[in-house]
Amino acid sequence: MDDAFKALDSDKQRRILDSAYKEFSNKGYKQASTNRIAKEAGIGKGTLFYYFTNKEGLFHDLVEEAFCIADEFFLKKVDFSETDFFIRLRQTSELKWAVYQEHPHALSFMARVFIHSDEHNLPDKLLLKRTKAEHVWGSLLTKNIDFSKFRDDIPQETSFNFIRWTIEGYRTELEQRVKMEGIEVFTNQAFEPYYKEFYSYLDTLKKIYYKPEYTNG
Amino acid sequence: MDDAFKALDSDKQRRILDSAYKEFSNKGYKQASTNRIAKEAGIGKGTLFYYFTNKEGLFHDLVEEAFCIADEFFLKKVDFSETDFFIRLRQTSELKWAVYQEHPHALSFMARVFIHSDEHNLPDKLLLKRTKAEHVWGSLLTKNIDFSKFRDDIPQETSFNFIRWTIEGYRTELEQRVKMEGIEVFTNQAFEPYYKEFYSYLDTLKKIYYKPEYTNG
DNA sequence: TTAGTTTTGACCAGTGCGGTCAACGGATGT
DNA sequence: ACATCCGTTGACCGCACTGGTCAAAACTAA
Repeated sequence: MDDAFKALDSDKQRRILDSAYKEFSNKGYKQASTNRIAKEAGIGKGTLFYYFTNKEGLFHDLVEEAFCIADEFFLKKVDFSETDFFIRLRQTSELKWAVYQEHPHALSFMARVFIHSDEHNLPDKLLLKRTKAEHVWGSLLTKNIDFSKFRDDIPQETSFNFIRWTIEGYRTELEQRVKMEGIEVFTNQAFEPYYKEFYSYLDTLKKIYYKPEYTNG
Repeated sequence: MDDAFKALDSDKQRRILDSAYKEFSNKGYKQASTNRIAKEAGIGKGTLFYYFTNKEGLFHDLVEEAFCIADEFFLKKVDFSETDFFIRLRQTSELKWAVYQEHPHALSFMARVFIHSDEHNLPDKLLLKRTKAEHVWGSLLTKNIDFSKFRDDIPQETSFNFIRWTIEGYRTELEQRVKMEGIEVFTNQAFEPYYKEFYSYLDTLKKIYYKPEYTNG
């Protein structure tokens, strides 16, 4: 990331970074094309290499920024003093949604870096970051959670996994639905019906996996 | 698929077809490489094009065979007279597993053809097949099922979706776990512990989503 | 006008693709 | 021994696209 780049209008910066996030998270490191990134960002190919040293450098800078975004706008805002699982789940979902609205591809970019880390040899420094982040993200829904509210006749770990998988399946299906409807930009308003559905699902899950005495609380 | 191909030892046929299934389902149509298919199958590149007219023809033949396999070894064997949801789920899972053992990549190839059908323009004839198949596969867990056994305080459709998503999430996680352990070939024996876990999960799901009076039956 | 900076796309070498084909080797019949 | 045939091969072709370069053009400011 050249100094020249930082001196740009922040609009142009975002256009370029978002284009790159999108390309990398859709295609992976190797299949991502700097040509497409430049075209999508609406700049010449030469300009891209004027701002960034090369493809690898661009990727590196993206990782840096993505970690910053995740830290600043997500991780730091999670309220770990809340011990109720479903409130925590709801809060983290809302935070993720907020991040998504401002940086639509940064989080999925991070996820891709984590999952397919083998396809791009991360330098050791980033590997450390990755391991650390994996731990933090893994504890989002477990740290300081009061699992005693979960019903006794199912192992807590099983309940936890079932909920995780249900939510993830719902998220995937919702992604499909949204892609079908061809909605591109999400205002808070356009997303309201989806949120209603999501909250209703959360209530159902609570009814299923919490002890009866916690269900109507 | 040339006549010459059909005249080969069935071992060689399988080696080639399986290699192609694997490549297409891992990489998709466009990214799949005939070079790699030939190399993995242990034959020269020229030989591949001696048996099949071209890449598209090979793909077409694979689709044909995959549909046949799915019909013959899976769909025809499903017992639709069984009305219990979890017995049906268990039966279809076991059938899929049996198919997987003989044709490890045929089913995932089919899934990929369905999901990413846009990335390869299917001819109309196949599109029809696809639509038909989509309907049949979609009804695997619904046709002639006695949904009255599901608990009343949760909409049946919600219960159904939650179970689907849970199973799918478990399947994905299991795939990851297996990939990590580096297991390549699965004997029935090597898979036994996984099956035990799976069945225990099914029981748990039954306890959750069935009315209490059906839980211990 | 001039000097300096930003931006561009034609261009380069390299890679991998789908597909071809002259040549090779082994079996068979004479 | 020779000729014929057929399954098989990998070097080879044209092509598409890649990451990266650079002289020239466009723009800005003095």
